[in-house]
Amino acid sequence: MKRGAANAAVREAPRFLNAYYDDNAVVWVARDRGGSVVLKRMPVRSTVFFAAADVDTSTKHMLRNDSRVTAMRVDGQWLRVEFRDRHFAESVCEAFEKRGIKTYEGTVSPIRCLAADHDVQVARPRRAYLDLETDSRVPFSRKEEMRILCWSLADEHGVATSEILLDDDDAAERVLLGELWAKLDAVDQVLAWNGDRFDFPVLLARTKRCGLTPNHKRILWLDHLELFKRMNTMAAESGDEKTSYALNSIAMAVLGEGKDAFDASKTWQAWSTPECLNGLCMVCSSCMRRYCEKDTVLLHRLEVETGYVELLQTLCEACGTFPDSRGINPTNQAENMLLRIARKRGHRFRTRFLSNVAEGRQYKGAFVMEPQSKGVLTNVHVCDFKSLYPSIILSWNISSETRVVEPLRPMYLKTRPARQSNECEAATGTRFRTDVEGILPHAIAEVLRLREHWSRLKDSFPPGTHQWKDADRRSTAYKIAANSFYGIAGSPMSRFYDRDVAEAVTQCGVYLIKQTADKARNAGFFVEYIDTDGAFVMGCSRDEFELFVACCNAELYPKLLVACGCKENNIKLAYEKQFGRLVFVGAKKYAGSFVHYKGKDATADSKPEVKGLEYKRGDSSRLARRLQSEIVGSIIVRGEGADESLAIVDKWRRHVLVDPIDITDVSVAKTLSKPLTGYTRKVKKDGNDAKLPAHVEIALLLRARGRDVGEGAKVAYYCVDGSVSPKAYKPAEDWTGDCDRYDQWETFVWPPTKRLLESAFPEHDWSVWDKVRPRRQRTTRTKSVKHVGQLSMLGK
DNA sequence: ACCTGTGGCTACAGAG
DNA sequence: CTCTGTAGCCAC
Repeated sequence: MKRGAANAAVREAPRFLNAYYDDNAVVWVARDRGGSVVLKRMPVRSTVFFAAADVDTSTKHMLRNDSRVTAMRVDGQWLRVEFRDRHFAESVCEAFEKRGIKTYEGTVSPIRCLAADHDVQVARPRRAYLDLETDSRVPFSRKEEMRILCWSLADEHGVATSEILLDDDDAAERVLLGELWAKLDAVDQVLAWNGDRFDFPVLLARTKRCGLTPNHKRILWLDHLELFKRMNTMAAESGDEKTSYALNSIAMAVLGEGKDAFDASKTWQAWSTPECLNGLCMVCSSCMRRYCEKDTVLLHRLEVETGYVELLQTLCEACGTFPDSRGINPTNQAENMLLRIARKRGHRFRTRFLSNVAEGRQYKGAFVMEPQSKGVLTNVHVCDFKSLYPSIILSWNISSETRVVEPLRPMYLKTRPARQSNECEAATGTRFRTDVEGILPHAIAEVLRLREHWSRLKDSFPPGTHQWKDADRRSTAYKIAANSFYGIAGSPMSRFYDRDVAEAVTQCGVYLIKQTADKARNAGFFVEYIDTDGAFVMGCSRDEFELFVACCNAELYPKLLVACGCKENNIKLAYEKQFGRLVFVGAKKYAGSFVHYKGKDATADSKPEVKGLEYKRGDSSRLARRLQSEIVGSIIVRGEGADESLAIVDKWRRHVLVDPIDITDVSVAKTLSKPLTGYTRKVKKDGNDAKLPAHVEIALLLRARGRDVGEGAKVAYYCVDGSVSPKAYKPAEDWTGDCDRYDQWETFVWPPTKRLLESAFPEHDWSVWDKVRPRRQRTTRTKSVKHVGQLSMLGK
């Protein structure tokens, strides 16, 4: 009976597509069986919880009689009070906290609170991919005046439809946008590349300008680029994929196919050009329209290839977060999930005030050991902890509310009181109760249990099938969620911020990896390198290392954890891989070839593993990446000696200094991490303005030209003269072939590879290639143009 | 209604 | 020339 009731509840758990605020209402969005949109309005209410015992009768009376309080009831140990206004609710919390009365969840947004109360489930939206072409003569800063010339919408099967503006007037644009919104009636989720920063605001601004009033809040606006960045940063193989987030570059890297050769900065001219007959001119209105359609088709194909949108959907379903751009944010996801899990246990979190955010101080993090040896290392074994931080949280029962707050003790008592039998002690000395499961461990256990469920289900399906992929995504989503909990505890922005909790986690990690390294040394092995949860070990066979790992799991960690007072042990070390050859350039920078990886032997075509080297970085020049990757191939993959590297470097030096060269070879791209106005120019001692970083100076130049360079933009530039101080740079778009090739070599291309070679073959002197600029050039102020590689300067 | 964390490396401009 | 602070990116 009971079970049947529970199942019914699960079946009837409300599923919604979205929720938004409208006037004083929360509006829930769903579709009925026929597919029509159903909106359900509820009044906005801000909920605050108090421990019922903390609030005396007269205070209750006062609350009950306040017209701003809409409801009040006792729910178990909690007193639940609902307010009409969220600002008033917050000020009530502040007033209570000031009087020493704790308040709970006072600043949780009403939608999130309702969703947690009713265990709202996230429905699967109807998805579409959008692209707009707008008047190229108008900058984004005047988006209200930016006429939309063309739109395209691709559906979930990648079928695109589009419309184009018929006349250059408001009436025609109104018709154009009316057609788009009519199409969007059937859509719940809209994706666009850079949508948050361009397509979405432009569409809304122009829609308003045209006097149309569609219900845009109903739609889940999801920036495909932001999603891609979040999901792909770790997956990207080389830096090539990270130099530009233009759809063209990403499509080339992921799909091997780019956009049409249409010049998007000339949309206005194209719109006013009658359509060509062959479809090849790329400067007419029909070519623009085709280009626009192709964009949306590419977005769809990108999703087919990566599955990132589906993964987000899965993650959002797991967390109870709606899959729009805000749903990408881990704080959001973890907050939703923790609130729900805590609620089921009757637990409430303390109110978080924005004023507390500033109080966050940095805390001690992971342990990183400098690599111990130079040269090409052979047979290096690597072990790592499985989900180190989640497993620490489980084992030490680390959570804010399980933390033991020590009473103040008199000065003469130097030693701490002994740890109680119901407490365990983290490496920071912080103690946690072990007789009550903490909310954080509980949530992690729950999430890992679900992960295990989907992981097992995945294995029951044939690999590659639809069900297999779905189960795989769900398993991945839960892993992501489990790993985000630690970060949330360490983030002052989050409701669950607890510095002591976060630091206890990292320092237990430090303790465990150091103990592991000690044991390896005692076994007679050599510990080469450590980073956070992994150790690189030499001087043993595969079997010996296997035994060592097993021994750590069977003896070392159980013993250590018992000594700390832990009641359970979730710590597990794994033998991850063995490198045949490995070179360390420094901490977090290495390249190696596998003998085996996770139990599978490497094959002849197994790729090397590269970490942190410039080859992996999006802010290196392509020439630098190419040379470095060739050297990795020689030293690591083929196991060649210094002579082969010598020949390769010589070849590349000539190439960099002499051969025809392209802008994509030499430019360097960096992200504006804040709005342009956020960079402050200092004044030098001589009274002149100091230079900002090169990419910021270039961005300012571009903005003066009317370009849109906002926060998050990648700015590509190259050096035209590295012999002066400060160096002279130009935007990549101004390319005339006039890059300073000596600087390109001396600054960007050679040093990264030199560091690699010095590490691999330290007995060699690699400095002979350091200086390639002719002497005369270094000393004279006026630049001579009569040297190799700078000939293009003559044209100017 | 936005922004998971710390540790480490590198380039650069400016100051001495 | 060396040293210091800023900024960006990457490993975990």
